[in-house]
Amino acid sequence: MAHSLANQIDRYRDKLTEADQRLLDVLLRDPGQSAMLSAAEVAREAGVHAAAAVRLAQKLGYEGYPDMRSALRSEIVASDSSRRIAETLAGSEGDLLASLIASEVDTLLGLIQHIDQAAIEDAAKAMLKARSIALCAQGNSVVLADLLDRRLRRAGFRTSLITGQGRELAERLIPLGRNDMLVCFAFRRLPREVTGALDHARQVGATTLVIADHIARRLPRTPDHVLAAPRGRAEEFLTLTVPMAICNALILTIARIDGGQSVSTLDALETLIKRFD
Amino acid sequence: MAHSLANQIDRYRDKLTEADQRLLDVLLRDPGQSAMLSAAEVAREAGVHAAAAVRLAQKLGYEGYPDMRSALRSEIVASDSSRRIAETLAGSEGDLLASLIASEVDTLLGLIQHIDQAAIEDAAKAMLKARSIALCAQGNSVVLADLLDRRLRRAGFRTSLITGQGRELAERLIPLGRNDMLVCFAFRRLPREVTGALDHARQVGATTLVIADHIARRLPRTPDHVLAAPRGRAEEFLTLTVPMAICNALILTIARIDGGQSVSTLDALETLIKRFD
DNA sequence: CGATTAATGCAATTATAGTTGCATAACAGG
DNA sequence: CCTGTTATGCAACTATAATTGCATTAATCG
Repeated sequence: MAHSLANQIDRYRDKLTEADQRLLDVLLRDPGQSAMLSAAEVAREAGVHAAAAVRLAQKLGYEGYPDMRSALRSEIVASDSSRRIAETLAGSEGDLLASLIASEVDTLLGLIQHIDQAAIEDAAKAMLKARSIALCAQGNSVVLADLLDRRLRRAGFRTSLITGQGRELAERLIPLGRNDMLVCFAFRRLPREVTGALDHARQVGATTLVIADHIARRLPRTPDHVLAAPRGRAEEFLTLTVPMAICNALILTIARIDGGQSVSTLDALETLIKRFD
Repeated sequence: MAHSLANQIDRYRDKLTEADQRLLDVLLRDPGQSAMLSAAEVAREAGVHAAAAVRLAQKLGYEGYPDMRSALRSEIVASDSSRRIAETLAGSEGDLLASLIASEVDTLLGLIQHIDQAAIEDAAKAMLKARSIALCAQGNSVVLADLLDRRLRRAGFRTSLITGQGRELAERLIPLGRNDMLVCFAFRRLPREVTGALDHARQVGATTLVIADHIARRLPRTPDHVLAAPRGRAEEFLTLTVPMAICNALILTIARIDGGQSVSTLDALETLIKRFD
């Protein structure tokens, strides 16, 4: 911290010239933006010559302009949005819950940029049209498939949850036909099971939907519907929050489209449960 | 928007090579950071040659790498976190995804006021002490129990997932003893299975942890550890986002407390998976 | 298998960004 | 009003980044 940009500026404050001030105005007004610009670009915005930017950097103790800029950059990383929320929430270092919440919130807010309601509606309509829905998942994403399976059943859909591998999976895929739908989940890696199932679905003429993270870009052929959004930065602990939100939005959208159809199924379920009690 | 980077990628999706995808993984995983880097730096992170980065930019219709990078930069401005919150909350009329996200974010931020890191740490320590951990869940919360089960196993814990009812459940509870731990999930309703299991655990001297929503107030006797937080307003569609965040925080805290113990178990898992491949 | 094509890395080249010596302009103190 | 000092811009120069031709490798198809 002793060498943060702000500190360096304070040290040399009284030795700063007119040009220096104008440059710092630009740099500090929006560090996020100016950390991306070249010396010449910042200088132009400040209305001074590029040389002034270089001399400012040297005056502040950096080796040159690129050196000062990377100092700026690392400070931006340290105060980027998720961490900023974390600090606001907690104030205390090492509060894992607060950091986790901050990062989840940040990623959830980012979701809106990657998926739009129209795509969800398309997928929902396709599901409503399907005779039955097969859910195919491996590893951790089985959890999600299970969730979607429960919610769909409760809404009156005919579903089957397929989580096996190899022969097991192949056998369960057999019933899939022209009017059915296959929903696949893929996170981080693209399991052979998923690509295989998708190929099969295409062959028999079933509709396909893939729910995924950034791995969706690696899909060999485009499925009929893709709902994909990143789950956070690479270094972070990756959770299922974002894909779960996608599934929930899907359910809500189905409920709205079919206007009460699935709600009345819910009532039927309540009655059924009471009978068993 | 017609020429956003994401759009360009979709247009050329099937023409993307291995190197292209590795580069895009780096670029899209953390655009804020990579928008500051040179072609060579991004290429190094992606493990490809700088030339590949230049060619990708040209393939996507940009004049060259700097051109693509500035496209990336202008998109970053538009997705700054404070702006996103505003947009998400504002334009959510009829947009179910946006409203859902807004409500999830709101509830997640509220979580911090209901649970503090200290309570999570207490629970984590108890789990580390336990000989084995039984996870007891009914209905939808089975999904969560499954998630926690997977993560705990991966961290080297001995767990058992108990989701049955009546006799089935009773039989599975038999092994529970003095040094074991029982984790119960309860949302919205307080199933007889949960109260029964908790009573049994108390009787045999096992430690108990309950993960719940507002229903925690209705617990007949206080378990050793309670991690509870509301999942949103009553009228809303209630999701598992908040309890999932609690589970994830629990896992992260365990990982920190046992300092690498569970990480090395993860390594062992990777080796095991490869052997089966 | 061999032939053909596409993909990739290397290295040379070109373009751009960063730096610095020098001349000029602005200003303060004599 | 002159002189010395400092700040600034210009332009030449150096360093770094971007680009591209070419050779090699990997993959595809007959």
